[in-house]
Amino acid sequence: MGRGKIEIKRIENTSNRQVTYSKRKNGIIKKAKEITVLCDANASVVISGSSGNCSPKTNLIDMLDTYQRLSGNKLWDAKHENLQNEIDRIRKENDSTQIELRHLKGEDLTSLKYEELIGYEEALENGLTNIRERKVCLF
Amino acid sequence: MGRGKIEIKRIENTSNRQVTYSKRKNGIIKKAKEITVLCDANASVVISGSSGNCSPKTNLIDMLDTYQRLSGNKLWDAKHENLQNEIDRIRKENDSTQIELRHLKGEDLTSLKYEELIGYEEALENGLTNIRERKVCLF
DNA sequence: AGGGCTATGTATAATGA
DNA sequence: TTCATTATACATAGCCC
Repeated sequence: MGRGKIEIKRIENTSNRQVTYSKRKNGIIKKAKEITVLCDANASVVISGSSGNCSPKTNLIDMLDTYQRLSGNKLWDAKHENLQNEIDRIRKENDSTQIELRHLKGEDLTSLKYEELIGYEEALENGLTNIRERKVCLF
Repeated sequence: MGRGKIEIKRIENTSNRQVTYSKRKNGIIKKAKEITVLCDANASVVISGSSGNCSPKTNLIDMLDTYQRLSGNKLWDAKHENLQNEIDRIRKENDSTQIELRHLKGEDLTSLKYEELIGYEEALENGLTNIRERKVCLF
């Protein structure tokens, strides 16, 4: 490449190696940005040289999430997985609470059986009784 | 590049975009491998296209550890923190839904003001009306 | 180190099968 | 579609600051 062809093996001369590292790193990052724009893709490049220099990354976390989801590879350790499970659990709990709430408000009733309707009716009557008693107290 | 110059913006034609994605992805991965060998560096490229295709990575975790150590950026901790924040957010949401639900059931009313009681009373009456209408349909 | 400069090797856009 | 092919644009090795 350039003024002379090189073969792909470790560049022994330290300063040449560092110069090449720097140039090629920029090249790769540029290409990554390009494919991101051109192809509507996510691209993350993480390069760390022996010099300790390394490329920054903006949205790496999101990218890695996507990567995991698509590839099925697990990058995070058990702790993260537990947190994720906890999130899923709470979300589910939240959903069912929301549904119950909507039913009590008289929404989305078509999926309910007659017995369930009776249950909600009783709950509502109880609630109404309690609320009215409380109103009297405050009045 | 190639037969004609292109400007770096989203390729609208889908098949062209996919072809370009595939070619450039390979190009980037090749470059990454080269810099690894030439410069004694670690390089990891994670690319995911809208097609759901994504580049495999062998030692990504090790790489990311190195990256974190060298850059001082905390990927794992940041991820951890994000998940924890998400959990807190959902928990809070869940709590308020639960409280509303208890109020509708006529529980924990002592903290409510008169106006709030009126609001719940109306909601309950509406709910009851809807439930009873629905019961008639199913009967 | 880091930036500019070519000559040259590569990557790749367009094309065709 | 996914492959070859090929002309062209781009990246970069070796220099010089």
